[in-house]
Amino acid sequence: MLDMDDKIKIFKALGNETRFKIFKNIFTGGYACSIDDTKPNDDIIAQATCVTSIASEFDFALPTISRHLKELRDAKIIIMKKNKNKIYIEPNIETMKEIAECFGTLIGNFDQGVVYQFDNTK
Amino acid sequence: MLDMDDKIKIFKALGNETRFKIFKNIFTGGYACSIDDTKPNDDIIAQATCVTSIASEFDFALPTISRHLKELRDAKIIIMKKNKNKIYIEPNIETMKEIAECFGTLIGNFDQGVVYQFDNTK
DNA sequence: GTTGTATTTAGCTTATTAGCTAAATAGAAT
DNA sequence: ATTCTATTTAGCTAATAAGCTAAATACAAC
Repeated sequence: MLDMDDKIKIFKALGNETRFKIFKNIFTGGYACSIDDTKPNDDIIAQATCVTSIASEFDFALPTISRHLKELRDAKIIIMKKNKNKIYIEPNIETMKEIAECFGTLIGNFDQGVVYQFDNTK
Repeated sequence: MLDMDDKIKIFKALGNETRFKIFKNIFTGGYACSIDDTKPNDDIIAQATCVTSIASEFDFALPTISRHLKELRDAKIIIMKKNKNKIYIEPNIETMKEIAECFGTLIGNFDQGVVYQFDNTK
């Protein structure tokens, strides 16, 4: 359950051009989703993404992308899983579902002429 | 239709604690929605909100709140309408509908196992 | 144990942002 | 015209953020 501070962190993370593009890159199928937990012994699929492969899509230094990924992780937008000496990255769909629900509720309430509602934490 | 830069601007606007609280304040029924365009000759309703009344809810100087409102307006999150020497503020529901749709599509695609999709502009 | 690959941390610089006060503008009311 | 109310603009300071390079850490492979 995301509280107000979580939501602010999510918006802050997405409110930067570089991070938004990384988010888009991870969420829009540029790669297959990294690790399949149901088959832990399978090889990592070829197009699974890691920090270096994401960084290669951008004109910024690797540590810069690493920091942005950390911020996306701290905002619970992505999940990073270490496997051997690589870190695989996947979308955090639970968070996106919660945010989608917030906006959905906001609009749903409006359409019913009910009091607006977006964040009822705190 | 919001393009990528519009979306980034929206997230940046909501990714600040003060602006998020203003947004919440405006959208969650703290006030009735300001001007009813269908009845242009009616008096402004008593609880309609203006810059000063929003500022009074916060511990920041008025110009600070004014700037934050400008940023929310630039991001198309709120609408500001001048009437006499006051400015009335209301939620920009069109924008919220578009953002809600973006997240809805993202989640819908995921649930179908389809490629993720959030922003297809640019 | 040395080398190579992947990633993060530290420390720095520059740009941006958020707050403030004081002054300016706009319009209403006297 | 002067005054009052509402709001914005200007100009400042301090804090935060985004980029960089260099160094550190983690682990694999040889």
